[in-house]
Amino acid sequence: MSASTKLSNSVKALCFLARNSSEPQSSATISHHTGVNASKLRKLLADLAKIKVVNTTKGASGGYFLARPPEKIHLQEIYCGIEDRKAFHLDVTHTDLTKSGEAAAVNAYFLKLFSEIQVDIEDKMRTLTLASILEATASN
Amino acid sequence: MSASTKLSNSVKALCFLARNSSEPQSSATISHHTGVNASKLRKLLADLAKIKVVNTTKGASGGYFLARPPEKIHLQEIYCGIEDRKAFHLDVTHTDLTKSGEAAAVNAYFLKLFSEIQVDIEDKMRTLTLASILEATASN
DNA sequence: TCATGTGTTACAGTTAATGTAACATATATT
DNA sequence: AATATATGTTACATTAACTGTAACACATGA
Repeated sequence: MSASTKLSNSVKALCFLARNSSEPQSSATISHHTGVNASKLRKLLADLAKIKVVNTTKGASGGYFLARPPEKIHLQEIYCGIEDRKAFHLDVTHTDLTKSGEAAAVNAYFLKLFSEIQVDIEDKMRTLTLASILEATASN
Repeated sequence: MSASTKLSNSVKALCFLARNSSEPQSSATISHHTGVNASKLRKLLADLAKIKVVNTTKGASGGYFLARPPEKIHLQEIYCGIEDRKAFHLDVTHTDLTKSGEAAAVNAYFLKLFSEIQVDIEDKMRTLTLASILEATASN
């Protein structure tokens, strides 16, 4: 999954959990309601459990549930929790250093620019909570 | 090529043209100095010729040269010129609309967010000129 | 006329993404 | 204690995307 797909799939699951918080929800149930593959959901939610965004209980009638109210869950921490390799695929060709230093200098320039963009994106995500997403996507 | 790779490769070529502006430079020559494949360079530079960032002359002793001084070439127009499918790979899963409207609402939310991010990125690129990149990557 | 260079297409080889299945581990429930 | 249920993780086959290179028609300066 691309970073953006993982993020939106995670949020779909978290929105479902927020709207069905009376009891733990299994990956099968979440999959049925969101359309996201149950195995992928388990991977995403396992990552989110590590950073205490959700809690899990195993066994019968177990499943996933939010560890905090939606107001205290930020998009940025979701993104950082599920994304290991980091960065929005802003790569630069791996120039062999036998070439002139000009190409290498341009590579360095863009790596710096792209990391600045990355910071900007995360700053923007830090201003968005699960609660605000719930409100923006409310159907009624 | 990913969007970011195309961008950095384009800038490598444009920097070379800016620093060797006495005569048209062939894709073979640019390739030799930048390490970027000549065929890919021709594709990139053909796109940049369409938006009048470079000019080309065919035939013997022909090649590519900047159509404007580096001060008047912006990173944003380079990016828009070479990128057809647009967007930094910020995709959202193509949910089948038979599912509940919640997943679709989250998709719509992220498409909007990602397009906002796209605008932010382009705004940042609009402030950067080829001249500023030449200065930042100068080796002497 | 001919060598040179662009613009474009095609293609094989490689890499990455995708969806699914499988299973060990853990734990409520009966 | 036994069992059904659920997570966490790994593996895999299929598909899609990327990569580098080659090839060639078209154009043009020498």
